[in-house]
Order: sequence, then C-alpha cells, then structure tokens
Amino acid sequence: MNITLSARPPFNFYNTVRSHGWYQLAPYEWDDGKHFLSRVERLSDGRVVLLRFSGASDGLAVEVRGRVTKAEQADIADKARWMFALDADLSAFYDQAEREPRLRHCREQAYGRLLRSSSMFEDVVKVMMTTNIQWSGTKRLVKALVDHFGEPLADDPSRRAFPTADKIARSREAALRKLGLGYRAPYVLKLARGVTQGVYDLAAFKDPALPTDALRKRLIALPGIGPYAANTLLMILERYDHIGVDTEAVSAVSTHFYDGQPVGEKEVNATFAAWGQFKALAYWFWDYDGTHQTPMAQYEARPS
DNA sequence: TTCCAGGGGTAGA
DNA sequence: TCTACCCATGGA
Repeated sequence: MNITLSARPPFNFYNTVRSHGWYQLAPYEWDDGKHFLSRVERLSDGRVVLLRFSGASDGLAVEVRGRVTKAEQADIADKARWMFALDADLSAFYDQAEREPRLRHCREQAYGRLLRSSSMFEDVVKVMMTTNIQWSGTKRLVKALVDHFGEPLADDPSRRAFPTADKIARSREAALRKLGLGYRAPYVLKLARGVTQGVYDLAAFKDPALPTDALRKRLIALPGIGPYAANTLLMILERYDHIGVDTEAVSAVSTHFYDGQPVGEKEVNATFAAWGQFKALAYWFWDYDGTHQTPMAQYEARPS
C-alpha cells in the first residue's frame, strides 16, 4: 500500500529528515544509501505497522506493508503530514533570509521544517532525554525505552513502536532507572501518568491558535521540561521566537560570533535578536561552516 | 580519576 | 528574578 502526500513547496525530503537529530532516534531508522526513513508506528486503532517514508516528486511517499483500512490510511496520512510538517509555510522566513548570506540558501534547500514524532508525548520525552547528556546517551536512552516498553511489530518483534504514555505510566521508577535514565526517571514517569490521567493535554499543544507565551508556560510546567527543553519543543511546534540554549548553542555562538570568548544565554539571544519571530530558525539553520549543509551534517562534520 | 554533557528542580536570597 | 547546589549515568 502506497500513500502519496503533497507538501507546500518548497519541500525537500532529505533536508527535512536531516534537519535535526530526530531521525537517529528510535523508532526511526534511516537508510542513508537509499534515503528511506522507516519507523514502526502504533496507529490510533491500536494496530502496529511499519511505515517507510521517501521523497516524492512534490512531497512525501509513505509505504505501508500489508492491507490497511481507509480509516487507517487517513490516520497514517495525518500522522505523516505532522511528522514532516508538510503544510508548513516558511515563506516569511525565506523573505527575511534573502538579506543574510548565511541564510540565503534556505529557500532553495527548503530548510526550516523540523522532523517530528507522531505524538507530542514522544517529542516531549525525547527532548527530555537530550538534557544534561551527550547525544550518544540520548540515542541509547530512547532506544532503551522503545525496546523495553514499545509494542512490537507482529511479523518482526525485534522492531517496536515508541511506547504509549499508558504503558510507561503502568511501570515503576525503578524500572526506568534500570534503563539508565537516572534522575530523569521520575520526570518521565510523572509525565506519562499525567498524560494518562488527563492532567497534561499534550495534543492540545499542536493548536496553532494557542498563543506562544501560554504554550511556553504549559511546556515549562511539564516535569523535566525547563527553559531549554521548552524552547526546543517550541521550535518543533513551528514557533521560532525562543532559542533552546544548550551547550551546543553556546559553543556555536562563542566560536562564530565572539571569537571563541566565553558567552552565555544572553549573548546567544542577542546574536539572533534581529530575527524576531524567526530567531530559532536563524540560529538552527545558520550556515556556520560555509557549506550550506543541514544542521546535522554540520554537526557530524565537526571534530569531536 | 576527574570533569562534564544539546539542564531541571529546589531552596534561599 | 537570580544563584548555589544537587541530581544519575556514561563518555572523554
């Protein structure tokens, strides 16, 4: 079964996948040779399927193995449109970027979309797993959560979907600590239980009508989510007026704007202040190394 | 061994 | 609002 979805132009499948590190986190699997992005997905009716995404002429192709009902097709299409932000309109950012040599390439490369997960719960947990840890550790913890709590694919139980909030909610802190989550364990558990009990309505965070300031307050109110994580989630939610300042941001701004001098959050924000509602996009897609490559390619090209 | 990572929560000022 | 301190774990 194949589903083809059109995207608001410009759209570039590869550059969307490589927009940030999410494609390296389970249950995403990236085939860099074939440019296929796969993931096991638990559909809204509870069925677990394997999805394979690739670029199509004017958008995205989704391949699902086996038969799916019309309702499941619609569910998959909805989720795919969200994950790849197919409807995102970045024209205002591109217009502003024309005046900056370090960002002028963004329109042609269709930079600006950030790959997302199919649910806000998954993205909130994943951002939480990026805090105070190295990227290799983030990948390890997310994989551990998927392997331990995710629903398996029927014809290949070694591949699993991202765990539901309900599944994690029914576990214990000790089980999460055993996976290596450390002090993040109680935060994940509180989040999952809050979602299950209706204390946190994460799906509502997708509502474009929700003012950014109110949304940011709700994000920071979540367990384990502080300023960095909230701002990162805001960027994922297509709101770009706050920069998720982490050690990477500080390092990049220090190296490229302050001649290697030590800087803090204030300097990071000041560097991109002129970009107003597009601060986070300007920071994230800035052509730091002059190669016009995606942020992840620039990240991987750096000496470790 | 020591330091610190794509920080957050809490207490105290 | 700002600062000091603690938090688990693994990599460098």
